[in-house]
Amino acid sequence: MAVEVPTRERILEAALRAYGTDGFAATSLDALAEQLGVRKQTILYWFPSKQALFDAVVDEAAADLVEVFETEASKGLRGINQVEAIVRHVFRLAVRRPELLGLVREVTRPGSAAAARLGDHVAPTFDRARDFLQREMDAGRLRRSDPSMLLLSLYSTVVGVATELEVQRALGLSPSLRATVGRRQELIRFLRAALAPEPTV
Amino acid sequence: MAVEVPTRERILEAALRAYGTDGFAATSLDALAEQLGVRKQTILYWFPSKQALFDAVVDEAAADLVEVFETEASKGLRGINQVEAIVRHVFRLAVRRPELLGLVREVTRPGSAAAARLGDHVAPTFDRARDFLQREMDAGRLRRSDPSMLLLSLYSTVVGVATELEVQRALGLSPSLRATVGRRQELIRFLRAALAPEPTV
DNA sequence: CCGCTTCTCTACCAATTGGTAGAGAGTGCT
DNA sequence: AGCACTCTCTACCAATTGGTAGAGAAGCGG
Repeated sequence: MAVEVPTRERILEAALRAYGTDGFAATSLDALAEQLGVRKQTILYWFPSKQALFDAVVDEAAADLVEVFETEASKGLRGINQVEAIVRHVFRLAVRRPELLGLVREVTRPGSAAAARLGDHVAPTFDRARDFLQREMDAGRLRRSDPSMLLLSLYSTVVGVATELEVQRALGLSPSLRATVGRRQELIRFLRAALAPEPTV
Repeated sequence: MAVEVPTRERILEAALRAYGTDGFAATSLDALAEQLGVRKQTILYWFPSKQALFDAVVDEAAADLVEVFETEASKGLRGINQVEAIVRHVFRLAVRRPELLGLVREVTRPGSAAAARLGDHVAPTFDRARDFLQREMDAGRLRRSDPSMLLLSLYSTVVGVATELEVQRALGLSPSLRATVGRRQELIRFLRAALAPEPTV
């Protein structure tokens, strides 16, 4: 009755969660295997080495991320509304699959080889986003600034607010779903204030 | 002639750099010892276990961070100027001691026990910052919003922009010193836009 | 010179790591 | 039936891990 998920996919899913939460080095193949109810050698059958598994996980995560952005970007919203729609979806991602954004953080460690891998995947999407921002600034629908830099600020803010659970706890912000929604709204207000074009004088 | 740095301090310094860059799990005591030109057992003489060393590193990093903030906060600037001064100092930190902010990222992993440790140290500073923001909003020198949430956004943005070197590379932003200064200015513009009080109507 | 403390060393050790070799069970094709 | 292919297993292994035990050098007060 239960639809059986292929072993390979189950491994990828568990690895993504583990690497995104505890980190690559802190997750042993044995631990991963036990968690899956499978022997380590089964993992090594599907993926020739731990590194290969990590690469596959990064590829999968990149595909998921790109899909979210491209889907949302294809709706053709304008100005701040487009930004807001993306932020909403990143938050949804952070709530439903926190390990995905955690993996991004893991990968973007200085000197990480996997960073280049992820970068290759998301570069076209980044470019699209930058072009979008540039266009909207030219059209006067967003405050003018350096699009690359703005993108980096947006990325840092959104991913940070969505994932820095421990920092949030330290700040006395409960990480509940309700509170997260509240934070999202507050962040969107923050971004609106930063991005809204200055009133024409 | 050369002023000899005590072994304990040298260990702490190297460990901070390694843990902040490569992560705790990825740094073995042997690797650390080799890098110091010392045997692993020397490390274990000064710190009873790897975990104890990590705790000490976190304590030291927390003290350094708090000092930067408190020093800067004691100058009594107001409104956005105080925010800008802090941002400048965090960037200086990111350039001079990138491993320090890297360690913060490492520590704020979900479920990390060290997060509580760091949290205890910086909580008073966080509280001071929150009070400051609240006061400045009440005085009309900052746009009104939730101070905790604003603090989280600020933290995420600044630490993210200052540390996400790989993301910057992917975005085509060179991580040179010059470029970093440029990014800092652009970020400050972004924050000014977000935080400046709305013109009284 | 002696004994005490401080510090770094050599010599080990048990557990865990990623990885290899190959047996064997199940399925489907001929 | 027989064969090939797919998949997971048991059995190992060498290297690395964090950690213990204790020797020995160096300095110091008596």
